[in-house]
Amino acid sequence: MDKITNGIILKVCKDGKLPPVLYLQAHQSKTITEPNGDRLRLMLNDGTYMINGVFKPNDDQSSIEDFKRYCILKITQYEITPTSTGKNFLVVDRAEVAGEGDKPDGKKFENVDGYFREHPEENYFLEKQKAAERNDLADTKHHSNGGSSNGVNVEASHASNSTSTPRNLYSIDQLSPYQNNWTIKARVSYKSDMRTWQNQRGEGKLFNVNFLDETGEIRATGFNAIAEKFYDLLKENKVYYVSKCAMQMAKPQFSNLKHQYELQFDRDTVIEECPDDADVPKLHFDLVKLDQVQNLDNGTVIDVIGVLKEVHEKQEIIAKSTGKPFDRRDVVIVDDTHFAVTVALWNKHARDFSLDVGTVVAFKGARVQDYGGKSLSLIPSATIVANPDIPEAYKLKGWYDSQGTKDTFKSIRSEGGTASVNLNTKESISARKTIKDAQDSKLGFSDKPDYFTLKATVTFVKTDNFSYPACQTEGCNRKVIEQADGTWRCEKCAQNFSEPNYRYILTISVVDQTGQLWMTLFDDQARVLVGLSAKELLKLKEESETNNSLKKYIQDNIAFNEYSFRIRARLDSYNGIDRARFNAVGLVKADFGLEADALVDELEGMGL
DNA sequence: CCCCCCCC
Repeated sequence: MDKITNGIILKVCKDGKLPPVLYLQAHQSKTITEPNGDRLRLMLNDGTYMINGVFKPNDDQSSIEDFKRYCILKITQYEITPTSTGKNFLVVDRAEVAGEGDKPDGKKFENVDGYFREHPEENYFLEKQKAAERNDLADTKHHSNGGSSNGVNVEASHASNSTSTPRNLYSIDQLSPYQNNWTIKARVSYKSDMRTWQNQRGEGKLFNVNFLDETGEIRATGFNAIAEKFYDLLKENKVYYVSKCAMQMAKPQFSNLKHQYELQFDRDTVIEECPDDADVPKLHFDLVKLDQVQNLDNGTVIDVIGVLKEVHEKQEIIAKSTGKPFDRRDVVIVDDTHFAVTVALWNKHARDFSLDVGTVVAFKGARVQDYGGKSLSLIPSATIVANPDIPEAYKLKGWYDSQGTKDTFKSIRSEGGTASVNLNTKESISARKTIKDAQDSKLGFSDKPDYFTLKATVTFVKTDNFSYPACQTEGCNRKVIEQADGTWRCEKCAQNFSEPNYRYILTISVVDQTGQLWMTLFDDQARVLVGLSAKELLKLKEESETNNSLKKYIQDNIAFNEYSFRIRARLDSYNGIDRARFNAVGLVKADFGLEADALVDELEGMGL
């Protein structure tokens, strides 16, 4: 309940800025059965105001799981549309239940519809619709006047012979599946190469472009024959009229743009070049200051700008997954928040990078990643712009020249950089997650492993099966099989050994103040936890049959000790059930002096 | 219908 910002509904309707996440309570709901899934009509409140809501099944989400009346919804994809009848709708595209809410118990909420009936001019979305209508009228007028040298270029539309109807000019931020018969006038701010793909579903070719106008940016994709049709026509930095595209939900993990939707060219799509392009901007960044990067979730794609502080050599790396070589180059940027952030560049971006230290550079499309502190990694459709013509760039240049060269910067990567994460630092402590955090944010459910740090107490050590006989060859670790002659054979190394090298696969249970978790420790980590080799513990287990020494050892040396764990969470799909599996990849006993120091820092940071 | 950007 405390996540709900009181009065947020009215605020959002007024200023038009949609926060990435909205928490609201659904205090009324009604399911309307429809052939392609149940539509959910909602009344959503923020404690003071309420708004009509609707959730329709979409490509991304077919239902809101565990939905109950009075629940708190965490809404991550949505838009607000006023209707002609004076209602405002919050159209929910992606949401999950964040908790059970309390019954309002007679508390009445004020419907924003009522408020905006009194103050229609304060409704951002209503004003925007009106502006769009005015735009349409203006557009029609140009046609009847037989053309105009600025604004909509009528000549172009006649010349192409493809549009006899007036253009319905929309701004990019207005585009949604609820609009049809729109045309945008936009600049191609990015164009990919033509790419091919092969997978189980088939093969083909495609390319992407980003379209930009003064209100926003949207991605568009063309496939196969359609891609061929438009690939040469669309050129980076040129301005076009674009209409009649298919529209679908954007997937934020693949896009560097903020737009909720993306376009897909189809047979009906009309694209015409527009020579009159001075009024359409060339660049758009949604910049995040560098001090904020450390607070962002893994996988978030952002734009950043900074001054180049370090440019590292390009290096060739062999991908573990595919065995293919690729190029990587790390650079470090700083800004006036006094933070330094590492940005990883790949392949062409890495090879072509030729900017000098001290240059102001913007990266559009950098993914937040977490390995020994946060850093950024450019996505394939990223763009790098040196000295962009935007106020932030001039401000940064001024700051850097006057004092930035002398300043010191806080790195958001932990000391040692690529070395294993040091778990006993204040930075590591402040970046910890709880077991509940890890579960709530579904760590270990994506296609890539997630890493996080946890402080927890060992409550159980599984002793029935904690080791396996492994190959003696350094780095092999394969299981060996006992032969009839008493030797142990490794199939991989094609070698027999007189004795196996016993290695741990140790399962333990830990708890923190929020929950319980099973995790697995491989040999290196288990040795740290147990203080004995797997072979030594096996021996203890044997002896234990007479004197209970194993149980006693665990009680005295392991149970109820508190550790900082570095956890790798990976998806495990078995029998169609997805679950997260947790491996401890590092651990260290909690240092209570340091824990206390970190708590003091946190208290001071609260300004009490 | 892609969605790969990899490493420690």
